[in-house]
Amino acid sequence: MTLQLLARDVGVSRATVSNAYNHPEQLSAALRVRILERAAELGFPGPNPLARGLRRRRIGAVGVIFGEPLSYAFADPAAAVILDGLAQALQTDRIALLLLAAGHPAPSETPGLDAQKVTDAAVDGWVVYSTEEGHPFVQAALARHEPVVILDQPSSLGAPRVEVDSAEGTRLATAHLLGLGHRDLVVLSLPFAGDGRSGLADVRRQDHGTFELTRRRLAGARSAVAESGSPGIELTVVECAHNDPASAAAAVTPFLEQGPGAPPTAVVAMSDQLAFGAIRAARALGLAVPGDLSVVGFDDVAGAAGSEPPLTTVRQPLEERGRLAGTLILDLLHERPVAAVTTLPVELVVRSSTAPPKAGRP
Amino acid sequence: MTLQLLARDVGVSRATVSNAYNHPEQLSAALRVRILERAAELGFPGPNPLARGLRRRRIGAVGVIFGEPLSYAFADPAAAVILDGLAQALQTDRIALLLLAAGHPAPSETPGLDAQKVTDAAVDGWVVYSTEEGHPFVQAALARHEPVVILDQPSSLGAPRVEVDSAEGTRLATAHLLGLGHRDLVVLSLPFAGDGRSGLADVRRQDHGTFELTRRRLAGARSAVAESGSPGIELTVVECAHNDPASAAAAVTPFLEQGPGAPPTAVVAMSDQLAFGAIRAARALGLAVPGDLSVVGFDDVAGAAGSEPPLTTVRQPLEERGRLAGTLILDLLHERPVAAVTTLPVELVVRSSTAPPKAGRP
DNA sequence: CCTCACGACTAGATCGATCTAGAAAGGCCG
DNA sequence: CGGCCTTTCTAGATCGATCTAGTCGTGAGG
Repeated sequence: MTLQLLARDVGVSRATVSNAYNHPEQLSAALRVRILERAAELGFPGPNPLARGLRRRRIGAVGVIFGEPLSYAFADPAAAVILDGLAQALQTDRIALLLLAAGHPAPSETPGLDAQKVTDAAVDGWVVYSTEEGHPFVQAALARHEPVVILDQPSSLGAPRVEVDSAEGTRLATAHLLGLGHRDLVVLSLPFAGDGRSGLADVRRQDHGTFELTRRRLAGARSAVAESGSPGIELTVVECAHNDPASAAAAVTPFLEQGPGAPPTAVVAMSDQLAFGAIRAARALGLAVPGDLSVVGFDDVAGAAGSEPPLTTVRQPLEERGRLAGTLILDLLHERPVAAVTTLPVELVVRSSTAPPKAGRP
Repeated sequence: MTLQLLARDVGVSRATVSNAYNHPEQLSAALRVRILERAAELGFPGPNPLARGLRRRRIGAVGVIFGEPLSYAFADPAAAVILDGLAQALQTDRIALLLLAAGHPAPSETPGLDAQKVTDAAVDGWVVYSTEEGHPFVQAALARHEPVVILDQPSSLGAPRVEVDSAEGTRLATAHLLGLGHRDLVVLSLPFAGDGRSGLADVRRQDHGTFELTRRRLAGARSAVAESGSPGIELTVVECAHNDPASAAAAVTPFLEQGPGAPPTAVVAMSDQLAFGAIRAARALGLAVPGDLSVVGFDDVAGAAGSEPPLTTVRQPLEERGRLAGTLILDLLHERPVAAVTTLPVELVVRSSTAPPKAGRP
């Protein structure tokens, strides 16, 4: 069934049938009803989306690029909330989301073949979800000369970007712990690069990673230390391979028993998921939270307030962030001017996973 | 930039440029290189996906229909895992996923307008993700006469379906609790219908809900009770408005202190998320799990083994389920024969959230 | 020397709509 | 009654590719 056949059947022109669907005011109500009724009878599901999209130069979909497999990306509930915000904003123009995620690491898959998915996708624009610098997906998206909005990173691309004030967030978290009297801190870090490494990150890795967000959050923690003015504060940076509790627990465990210097009394985690992992690891070692170990998270996901203990964390407006990315894409599609960078505020939410350290040291 | 312009620029025909991209064996290697190089210079990103899709009658995307907003759908990590499995399977044909979710309830949005998103989506087929019977999205998808695969429900549509053996799962879970000596059970239920109601579900609602999966899981619990042969076993059915811990905790709390009869000693939850909510609610009331209350989940999501206490639950092969749905769609797209229903097995995983009840009652 | 096969490339139809410009029919006014 | 609007509908071009059925050389075989 095509619009053409329906037109012939009803005895009108193609244009009139098209108008019945798209410009009701262009034909008499009676004829329109007749056309739509006959369409229903013949099982015509409406104008072919591809033909329409080709002609209109708009298909009603925006691609979302994830630099990692979906199960990793959604291991953090924050991703779902952001996506929901995005969908809400795009809803107004009835635009759908096309998910494009990197495949699971497999020798059979060449990167070039991978980026082809981006090149061949039927979308009007792109949202890049916090992706490693230089990822082939992002290159391919930019090559299409379509609107692109970047969530968080990478920042080097000249495309409009929505970010959260990362440095300020970890600065607040770290300052909170320093204020409580902690001196030996572990920074439980998101990946610095997408190579799956975890454990102690040396300075070289800290400063040259491909995940900019991680670098910024670390910088925030460092600045809190610098501002405190106290000498001899230890900041042990422990990297997790993935943003999930299991990765975090595995990575942090060796450092909880005995850090390189004194055992740490507090953990600054770069996400709530990592914080949950740290708490789980502490429990497994018989350490009480916050009695023996204080933990601060980042995000304030839905589960943070109800966890055991309720998590002290840095709140960022997740849903708002997705919505903002959506309106930005909409603005770009309608060729309205947009801001190059929008930075959303953060806020420290103090709950019960932080407390002063048990025994003060000199 | 179009293929046409590139062809003119290089001095060959449209067809040859097309062949350079799609049929390398149809032209000399030298010419092909020349064409692709010139394309890169001119910033031609490759053949327009919509034009290609129109001609080929295939766009390389499958729509995934969610009957609720994305943030609800992804509140359960199981959704992400299933989606990942689906993406993996479709990866082999380089097919992407288009997410279509119902909007957040708002008076401004009419259902008819909503289904239009399905009618107008550029996809080759559909996966219906565990959706309420008679949802307008599903109707619209069927009207397109394209391949449809259904996950779990609804079953009344004649489309191929992948389901998990729900009744067997809750039967195992309930039998496990009965075997431990529990006699007063709460069934913590997924929604029976999409109307957001929660609390005690009467028999009328239990039997006539629009969510078939819920009915089947309840039937499994009932059959375990029937098989046990013991008289006087209480089965209190408490419905949650949404599949998330907060909903579950709120719904179950009033029944933990004092059920309609004796206070319950065990909870059969229809998902791990609901089980987590029950555990949280029990804690808030000062009840120990499993000391005062045993809890069984369903799904065995990633967090179930590491939760506090490790959750006894019914394992279903989540990723496998997504993958299977994917291969089914692929089979339909290639017009290979497929099974009408595939039922995947479940398995009871006993961990530490269940124990015999404290005080035996006559 | 003629035919035939083969490799390399192309003309033109086609996919299924939308859109612009304009035609036919009917109503209103002077 | 003729001219001028409106309303209602249509012809034909267009969107940007792919695909079928060729054409045109060129070298091998008889």
